[in-house]
Amino acid sequence: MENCKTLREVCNLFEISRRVVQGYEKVGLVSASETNKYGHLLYDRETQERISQIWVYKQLGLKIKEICEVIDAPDFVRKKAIESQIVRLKKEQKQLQILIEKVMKW
Amino acid sequence: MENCKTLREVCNLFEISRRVVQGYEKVGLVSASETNKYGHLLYDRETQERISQIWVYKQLGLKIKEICEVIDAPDFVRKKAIESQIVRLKKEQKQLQILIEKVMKW
DNA sequence: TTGCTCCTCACGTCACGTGAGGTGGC
DNA sequence: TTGCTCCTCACGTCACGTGAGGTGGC
Repeated sequence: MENCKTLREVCNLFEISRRVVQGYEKVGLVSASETNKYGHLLYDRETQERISQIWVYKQLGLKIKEICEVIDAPDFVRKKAIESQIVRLKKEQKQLQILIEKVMKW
Repeated sequence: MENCKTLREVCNLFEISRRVVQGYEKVGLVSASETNKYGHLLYDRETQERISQIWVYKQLGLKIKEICEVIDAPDFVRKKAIESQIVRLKKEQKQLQILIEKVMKW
């Protein structure tokens, strides 16, 4: 209870928009742990941690559906997903680098 | 005429989808130079070149609207747009690298 | 009552993906 | 007629963005 934050506070903390969290809620990735007497959504420490983790996955380029599939999976599954995603990112970076070099010659 | 290609041929050449080119046409970025006797869309060399250029801009992360604004602008404007985009990309890469390193410690 | 913050819809956006339904030469 | 390719819509998708309309304490 003491560690609970409102939606706004969570958004400020992680620098994400209200709508992003709302999106997570819609697909069932997270849900407010409770509401205060004014009906404001509250998120406990655990949920805050979960939100920031989902956000990191998203930044790595995983799709919401993919995150749904791995977020509650065993550790080794999550690690595997992250590793293969990083491999994909590296490939993309290489492609992009090639393109940049090409464009530089224009 | 001799150098003209059909939509399918252009798509195969640049490895893009039919819908991508259609999207470019919708916003007026390109248009088929003519159609053959069967009504099939044809693109001449110049248009093919334009399509591949738009695609490169897109790969660099420019939005369709932004491409519309610079594609027919003078050389120095286009170069500036590309350079500032590359700067943006570098920043994103750094951010991503930081995130990857963070995730690696999990 | 005014001002402020928060809530829950729900349409809008972006760049296509993915058929549907129709045409035309072989 | 069958099979194939091409065409033009047009709804679907993804992950939010951006209000609209309403609530509640001060």
